[in-house]
Amino acid sequence: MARRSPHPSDADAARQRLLATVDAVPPGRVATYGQVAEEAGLPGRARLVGRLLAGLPAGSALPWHRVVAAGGRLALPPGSPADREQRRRLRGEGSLLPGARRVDLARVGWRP
DNA sequence: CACCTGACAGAAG
DNA sequence: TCTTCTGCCAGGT
Repeated sequence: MARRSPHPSDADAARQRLLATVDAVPPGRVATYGQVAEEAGLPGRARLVGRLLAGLPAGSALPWHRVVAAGGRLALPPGSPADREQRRRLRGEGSLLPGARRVDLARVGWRP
């Protein structure tokens, strides 16, 4: 029930804005967790973005694979199913070179 | 309520 | 460029 935080709806609205921001990252481009949080009006909540994406349902239509850690590093556990899927998709969009563990933000970084 | 953990980030060595 | 440490925030135990 109603516990913690000013209003429960605030956190919910925040999640909605974060989801919308991730959804706004175009194919062939990638954004960092911190960037997504900032664009959504939640500066400093990079970890919240990670939490949100970690809880996405399996068949989500959200382009979660276009969200990476600072400096373009891939944050998912190397070799994990999610990591392989992310690399596969990024490779498909020409954002990641085969075998690479990070994307070139100078080249494919999202500039909203 | 204290303590731990994590799909983070930035600074320092 | 990589590793370690510190700061942060939300959830879980």
